[in-house]
Amino acid sequence: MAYRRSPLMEERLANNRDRILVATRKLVSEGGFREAQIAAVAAVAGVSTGMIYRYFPSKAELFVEVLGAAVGQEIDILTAIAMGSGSAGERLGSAVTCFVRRALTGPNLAYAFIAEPVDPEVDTARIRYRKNFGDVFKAILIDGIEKGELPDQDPEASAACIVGAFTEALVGPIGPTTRNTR
Amino acid sequence: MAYRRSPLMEERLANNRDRILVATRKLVSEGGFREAQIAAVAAVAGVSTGMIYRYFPSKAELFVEVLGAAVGQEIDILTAIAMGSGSAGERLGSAVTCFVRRALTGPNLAYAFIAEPVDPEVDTARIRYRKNFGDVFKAILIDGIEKGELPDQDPEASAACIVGAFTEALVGPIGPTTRNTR
DNA sequence: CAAAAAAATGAATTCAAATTCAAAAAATGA
DNA sequence: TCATTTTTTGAATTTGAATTCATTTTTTTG
Repeated sequence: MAYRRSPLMEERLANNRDRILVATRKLVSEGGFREAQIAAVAAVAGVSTGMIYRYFPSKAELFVEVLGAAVGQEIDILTAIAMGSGSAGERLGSAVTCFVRRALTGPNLAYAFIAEPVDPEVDTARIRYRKNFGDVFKAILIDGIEKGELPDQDPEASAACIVGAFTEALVGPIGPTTRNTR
Repeated sequence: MAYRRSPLMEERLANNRDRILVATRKLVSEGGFREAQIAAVAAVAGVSTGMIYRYFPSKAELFVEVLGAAVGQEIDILTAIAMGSGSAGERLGSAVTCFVRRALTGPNLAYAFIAEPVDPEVDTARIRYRKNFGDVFKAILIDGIEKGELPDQDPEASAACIVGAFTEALVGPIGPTTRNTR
């Protein structure tokens, strides 16, 4: 017995993992998934390419985790608004405004979220995440319908429409033509 | 002088080109751009891979042409509705209904149109085409605003929202999870 | 039919990235 | 400090598909 992982080492490992995630997020936010190649991620994170596979089984899973974390953060913010006070209409407005404002500030999440990822695995995750956004709006809609504030409607479809609407309206300002497409 | 392209040959060449386009459209409609690999397109079209490069400089340009043709067809249909009779509201409704119905019938265009193509070149084209759809709606909106049928608004943004809304609502029914993702 | 030109073929090449892995460096505890 | 184990490295390998091109087939016309 001549080696046992020390707390110090433990921390370094966690740090590495985190650096990789941060580097990936940075690259994705700057140039989309396309630019976040393993070699590039490694360079930005200041580790070797091999390192990345110590922490993530594949590039796809790394992407899914990055996307999930970013989405989770936004969902939290929107959920707070959804559960806040005000009429359903007001909350819908606040949520959309908030999302759009954040997307325009740092187009990182927004673009990754809107664009189809290059990988089927990420693809599936992305649609799931879009649906999560829809669920926040759906909750507000259901609430509004119950209270008679909003006309009766299919909340699932309406939620999808809301997400699609601001998403599309954002493509102009944040989409690929606006940025360096290689 | 021992060879000059005969009308028969001329026709055969045009046929080849067309077969390649049709094969590509078929593959894209079945499995997205991902499945439309040169080898697959060649197989379906019944030609060799080399043939394809006789007619198209690159895969990207082939894709752009296929997408453009499909979009053009839809745009024509929508434009007819937009310029037809009825109130702005009615025409908006008809156009959306028509698009969605067609998308659900043959998810080919719809999916290719919604999903981000794998290639920057196609990417740019796709955003342009989305904008073309938006322009049809924009025309109806402007008309409606002028006639006082619709409240004053930014027709550009509203058009984008309309396209985004039904696009997103369609992702559920026609998106990647619903189909064979490899 | 034969020679010349064009068209078509598909195996070989190229290319761009992801992934692996043998070797080197660092950490641990006696 | 040293032997052992883990971590890290990054060059080499693998992979998967686009693209090319020497060769074969087809067409055309004298």
